Amino acid sequence: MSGGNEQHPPADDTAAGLDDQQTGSGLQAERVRRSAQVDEIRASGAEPYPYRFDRTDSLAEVRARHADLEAGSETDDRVSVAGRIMLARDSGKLIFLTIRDRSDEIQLFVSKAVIGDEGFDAVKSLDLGDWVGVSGEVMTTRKGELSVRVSQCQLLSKAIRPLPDKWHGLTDVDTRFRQRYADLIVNDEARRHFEIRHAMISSFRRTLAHEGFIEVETPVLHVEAGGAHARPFVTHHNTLDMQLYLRIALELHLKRLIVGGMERVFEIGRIFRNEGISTRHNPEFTMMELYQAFADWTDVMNITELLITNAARDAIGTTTLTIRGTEIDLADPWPRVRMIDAASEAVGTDVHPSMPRDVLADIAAKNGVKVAPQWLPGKIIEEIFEAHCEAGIVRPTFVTGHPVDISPLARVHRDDPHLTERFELFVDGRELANGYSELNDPVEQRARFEDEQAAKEAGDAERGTVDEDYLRALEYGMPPTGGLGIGMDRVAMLIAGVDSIREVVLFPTLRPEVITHES
RNA sequence: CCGCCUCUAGCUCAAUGGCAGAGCAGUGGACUCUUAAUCCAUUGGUUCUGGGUUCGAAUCCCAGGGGGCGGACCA
Repeated sequence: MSGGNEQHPPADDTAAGLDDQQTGSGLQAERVRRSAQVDEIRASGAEPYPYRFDRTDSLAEVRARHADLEAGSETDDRVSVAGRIMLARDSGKLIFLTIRDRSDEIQLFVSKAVIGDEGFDAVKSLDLGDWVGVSGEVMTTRKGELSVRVSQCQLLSKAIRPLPDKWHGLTDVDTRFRQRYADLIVNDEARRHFEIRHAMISSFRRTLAHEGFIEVETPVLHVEAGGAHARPFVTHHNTLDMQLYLRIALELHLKRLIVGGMERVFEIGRIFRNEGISTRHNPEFTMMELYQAFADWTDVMNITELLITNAARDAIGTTTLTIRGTEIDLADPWPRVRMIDAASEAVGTDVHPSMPRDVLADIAAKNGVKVAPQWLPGKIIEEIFEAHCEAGIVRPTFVTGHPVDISPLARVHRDDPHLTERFELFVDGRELANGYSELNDPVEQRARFEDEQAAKEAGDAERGTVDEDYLRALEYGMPPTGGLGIGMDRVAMLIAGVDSIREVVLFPTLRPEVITHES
């Protein structure tokens, strides 16, 4: 198909093999053609993959500097800019290229009279997707399009594989997630989601720094996977010849630091839970946890509102969101409702963890909630809440006062021995955050751990164990402390306005793909 | 793990039992002000895989695979 290919056959290809490639699918023919072009460029003494390029301005900087340039203007502002070729319009001895860098897009005005015959031919042979660096003066066309009049053009990287559809982008979600690089090239919306995610996380860091928190890093490899109820990933350390777990929470290490006197700490880190994958769950996800000495759960609720409201303002410039057709303003106070009250309302009769287990199990069963025999009263109430209340919560709402038996690290409520000073934040039916007044009594903590371990030994794989080192830390004395965990991916979903966690995780967990050199 | 939906050219999509097509991308040609440029011509197919029904299957059936949604699971 391409004459150039005959001049530069790949060294180990037979003529028959070459024919196969050329008469094969469009993709293979295209890769062969572009690879041949790389050979031609090298043969001409040029470099298809040079080491660096001196750029004077980002495209946004050029655009900002000449925002008011009238149609048909010329300037003596000579710039060197770089980007990927996204569009090309060839009108004979004049070629218009649209290039894009991370900041913006701009048009390149390539005139044969300016760049010369040789340079013009080189530009003509460029493909969509190639990276180029150009130098020239800033100008506007007769129609007013800001452009760079190219006097020099250098190929920075030759693309061998064609871009997806220039107008429709990629729509196949599998391809979008497997080939995120291609998704990011062609889908503006995908890029926007990750810009929002970045802005949100840096907003969190700013708010926390302003509130006097310091950022720390704690181990990912745990001897015991504690701090939450979840099944862990298991791994093995060869030299120590021991089983290790990937962390399922940040909590227990961070609270050790409160014992150590650090007073206000936070960590933004990846945690791993060996559970199902859904629009709300990815096996690895990002959690922010903070712990504040001398504070309790009410302080932590306040900082939760502050963090998320600031993040929305910083990431999208507003605190107003539309969720399932309802407009809500994050700046409005967030309602607080006790879990037992919500559950009671849902089933039409009062429930409380002080009630006999059998009575609660009965109420649950009558309301379509399956009850496992080992569940304690609090667990049954939580299940009623999850089955009947959770999905209906749209606006940000603190659900408070979780029963003691489902909250092994939270402090007992000062007004009710069956409840804890704990809250979870729900928005749009999803749990976004979880916090409490931290249990700091080492004797009570040991008893709670022992209950957990008993439940685990009775067959509940997600329950915890007795963490002796953590108990030893508590014995040194942990000040009164408020703690918080926020699911960062879900906050990003909320602020970006998307329904799938995969839209805010760059490389979501997928089944492995069979990929070959030819595909 | 269960239910429903889906898989056609590199990309976006048609073809509902009767010759596998279009747009974009690519290739060749025209054009010095285009804007998803336009115009002329043109290459490109394991219709996810395997089996079955049928004179005939992208289309119907069965099995398998990938993916999506929902459920289950999941503080």
